[in-house]
Amino acid sequence: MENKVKIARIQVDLTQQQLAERIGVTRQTISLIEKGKYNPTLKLCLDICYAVNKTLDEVFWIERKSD
Amino acid sequence: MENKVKIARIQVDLTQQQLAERIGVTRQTISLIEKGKYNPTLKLCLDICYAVNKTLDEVFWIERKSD
DNA sequence: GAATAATGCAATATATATGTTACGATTTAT
DNA sequence: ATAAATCGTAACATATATATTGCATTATTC
Repeated sequence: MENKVKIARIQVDLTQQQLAERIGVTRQTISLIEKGKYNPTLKLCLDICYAVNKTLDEVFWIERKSD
Repeated sequence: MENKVKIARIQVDLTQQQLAERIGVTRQTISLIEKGKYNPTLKLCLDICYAVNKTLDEVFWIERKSD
């Protein structure tokens, strides 16, 4: 589950801890999402987007593989 | 958790059952997502987008309420 | 290079997304 | 009007997202 959370987070100059606090989630959750080891819920994706000033497509969109 | 799944699904002429089968999920899950009663995972959101030929922003983006 | 901050990660616990089954309601076709 | 298809929803079971705690590793700063 690759994504651009880490890039976006660094662009707005936030640590995992700071981002987690703003969203109301733990640092571990942010860490695992950035490492692609979690499949986050839509609400959490939206909260992340709001915090980094980007849209879902910009942070989480993945082109369909086959066809 | 409002979204445009129902509109997008009807645009590509699929029933809840057909969409569910293509995605590999149950009809109930699609129903509850359309009614805004579920907070789907990112992977499921992506699978829905692929099935209806739209992007995350087109189907699931919600403007942040209070900036 | 030592101190501190930031991050990765593992084990266990809890909350919740999703599955299963079933039935009633609504829509569509005959 | 009846039959069939589609959809809404409830109860319970299961899978998994997230929390909690703790410690190890890497980066930063002095």
